[in-house]
Amino acid sequence: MKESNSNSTGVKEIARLANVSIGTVDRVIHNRKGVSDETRKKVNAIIEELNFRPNKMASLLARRDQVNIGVLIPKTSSETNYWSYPLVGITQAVDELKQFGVSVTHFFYDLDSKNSFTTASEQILAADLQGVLLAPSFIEESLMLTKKLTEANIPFVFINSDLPRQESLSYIGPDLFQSGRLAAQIISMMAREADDIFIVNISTELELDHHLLRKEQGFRKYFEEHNIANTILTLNINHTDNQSVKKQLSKALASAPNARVLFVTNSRVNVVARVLADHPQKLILIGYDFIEENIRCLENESISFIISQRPKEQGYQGIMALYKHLFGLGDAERTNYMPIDIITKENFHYYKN
Amino acid sequence: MKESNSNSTGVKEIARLANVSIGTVDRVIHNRKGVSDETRKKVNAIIEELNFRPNKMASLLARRDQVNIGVLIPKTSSETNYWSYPLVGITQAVDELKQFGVSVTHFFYDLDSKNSFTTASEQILAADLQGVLLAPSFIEESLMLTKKLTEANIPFVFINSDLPRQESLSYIGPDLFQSGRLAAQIISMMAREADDIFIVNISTELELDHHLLRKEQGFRKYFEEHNIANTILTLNINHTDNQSVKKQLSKALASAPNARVLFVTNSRVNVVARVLADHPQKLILIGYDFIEENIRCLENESISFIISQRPKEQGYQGIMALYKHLFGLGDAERTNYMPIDIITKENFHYYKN
DNA sequence: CTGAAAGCGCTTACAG
DNA sequence: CTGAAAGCGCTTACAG
Repeated sequence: MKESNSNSTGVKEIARLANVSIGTVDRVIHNRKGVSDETRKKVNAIIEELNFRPNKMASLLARRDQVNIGVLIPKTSSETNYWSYPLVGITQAVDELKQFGVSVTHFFYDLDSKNSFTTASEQILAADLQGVLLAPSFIEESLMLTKKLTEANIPFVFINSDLPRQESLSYIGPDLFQSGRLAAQIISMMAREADDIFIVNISTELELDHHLLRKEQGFRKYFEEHNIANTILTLNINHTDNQSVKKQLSKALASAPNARVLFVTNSRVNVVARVLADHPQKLILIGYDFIEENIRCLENESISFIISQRPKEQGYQGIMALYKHLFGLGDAERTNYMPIDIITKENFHYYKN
Repeated sequence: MKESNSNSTGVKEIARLANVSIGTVDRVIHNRKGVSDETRKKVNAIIEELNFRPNKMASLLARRDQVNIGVLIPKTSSETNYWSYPLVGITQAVDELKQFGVSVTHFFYDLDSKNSFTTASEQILAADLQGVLLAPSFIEESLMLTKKLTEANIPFVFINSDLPRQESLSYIGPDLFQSGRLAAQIISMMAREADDIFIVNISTELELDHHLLRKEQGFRKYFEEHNIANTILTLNINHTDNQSVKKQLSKALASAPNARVLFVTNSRVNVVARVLADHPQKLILIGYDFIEENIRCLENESISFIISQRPKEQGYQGIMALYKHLFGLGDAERTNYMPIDIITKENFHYYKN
C-alpha cells in the first residue's frame, strides 16, 4: 500500500488556482447561491480542466446526513416465503449503506387484506421518512398512498409490480409479458405436436388482476407469432387451497386427455405439483418464483422449470436507487426490468438472487 | 434529511469512557502493539458494550491508502468478445472503488500465444502492484506466475478458470461439471427418444484441456444417472476455422443420420450454427457464453440455448474480493461458483451480466 | 506504553 | 458575495 500524493486535485487545490476560498469552491460545486457569476465561471472552468470529482467519502463524512427509508412490502406468509428474498436484498443494501447514514423502517402488510395495507400506509405517512420503497400490490390503496407521498415531496420506488403514470422515482421488477413469452418458448421446445397446453391461473379475486393476465398474454402471443398449433386452454382457479385446486384441476384434466403441459402463472405451481403427485400421466410443469416450496419440487422433479426475476436484487436495487437519489448521487432509470432467469434442478443451487 | 446526533459512539466517546486518548483506542481497534494488556482489555470491554463498529469512510479517508491492482486477462479477439464482459465488470468495480484509492493496471495476453502470457507475467512482476486478478488460461505458465506472486506476498484472485491447490485468495467462475449437467438436463427434456446427441468440442490443442472435458463429463453423467437411452457421440474438432469445422461436422453428421441435437462445449457454437445454416434438417443447438455472435444466433433461432456464467460479475467480484482483502475488510470464500444462467431468444434482452 | 496534534477532503455555520 | 474556522470520525507521525 502506498499513500496518495496529496498535492493532487481537491477543493483546496481548486481554491488556490481560482484565488478563492474553499467555501466558495464548495458553493460552486453544489450550485448553491451566493456566488457571483464571474467567480462561478472561473471556478467551474478549473473544475472542468482538472476533471474534478468530489470525494464522496469526505463529502458524506462532513455532511453527516441521516436518512430513514420506509419499506412497505407484504409479510412472509406461511403459504410462501417469496417476500423473504427482497427483504434479504434490502437488508444487504442497508448493511452496506448504514455507514453512509441510511436506515430503514419496516412496514408489513398482509396480501390477503387491503385493510392492512391501508393501516400501514397511514403509519408511513405519520412516520418521519425521507423515502419509501413499496410493493404496490393493491392498486387503489397504493394510489392513495403515493398521492400523499407526492404531496409531501417524499420520493418512492416501486418493486415487484408497477403503477405506471405515478411520480415514482423508479420501478424495479419483472416484465410480466416478456416472462410469459419466455415460458411459451421453453414449452414450445419441449411439447410434442399432439400435446395440449394448460395455462393455470390460481388466485383469489383479490389478486386476479393485470399480473397473471399479462403473463398469459405474453404466453399466447408467442404461440401466435410462431404459428404453433398446440391447443392452449386456460384454467382459472379462484381458491388457493389444495382441495379446491385439486378438484378443479382434476376436472379440467379429465376433459382434456391430451393435456401434457401446464403453465402456472404464479408461485402456486408447487400446489399444482402436489395435487398432481398421483396423476397417472407424467405432466410437464412450469411456474414462477424461487421459493422454497418450488425448489423442493424441482428437486423431486415434479416441476421442470421455474422462472425467477431476482427478488433479492429487486430489494437491493430499490434501496440503492433511493439512497442515490436522496444523496444527490444520480437517479436510476424510471423502469428497470430484471433479468428473467430460468431455474431447474441442475442450476438452482448456485442461484443467489 | 436530518443530522446525526454526534454524541453517539465513536473513538472519541470510547476514549472518554476508558480514560485514554483516541490514539490508544485506535491502537486497540487495529490490534497494534504498544498497548498494555490492562488498557487493551478496558478499551475492548467498552467497544464490546457499545457494539462499536468503526466508520469505514472516516477510516479510509484518514488512511488515504492507494492500491494498484494488476489485471491479467486475454484480450478481446476478433473471434470472440467474451473477455469484454469481465472487463466491463472490472471497470465498474474500479469506478466504484477509485474513491477509496483503488486503481488498476491492465495486462492483456493472446489466447493463442503462451508467450504473450509469459511476457505479461514478467511485466506484472516488475510492476508495483498490491494485488493481481488473473485468468489462468495456461496452466504451467500460470503456476510460474502465481509461485512468484506468493513469494512476493502479493495476493491474487482467479477468474473464469481455477488452479486448485494454489495460494489464491479466491476463485470466481463457473462450475464446469455442473454446467454440463444443466445442458444435459435441458437437452434431455427436448430430445425425442430416437434422437442421437452430439457433443462437439471445438478447440485447438492449446485449449483442449480439462475445461471442455469437465463439461462433457458432467453432461454424460447426467444421462447415465437418469438412464436416458439416447446415443451420445463425441466429435472433437481441433481446428477453429469455418472450413475445418464445416468439413468435420458434415462428415460426422453424414454418418449419424439420427443426430438431431448438438451440444457445443464452448462459445464457438455460433460457428456451428453458421456452417449448419444450409443443413437439410433442423437441428437443436446449445452452447456457451453470452457473446454477440451467439446472441445473433439466438435471435435468428439457429441456436436454442446459451449457457452463461455471468462474465461481468466475475470481473466485478474479482476486483471486490481483492479490494476487501487489501483493506482488511474481510476475505471472500476460496471458491465462488457463479450462477449458471440459461439464455434464449426471449430473455437475452434483459440479461446484464 | 501513552497522549496531543495535525491531517484526510469535504461541509457548515458564522462573520463580514 | 466571500472567507476563515471548526468539525465529520478516523489515522498517523511525533514526543515523551
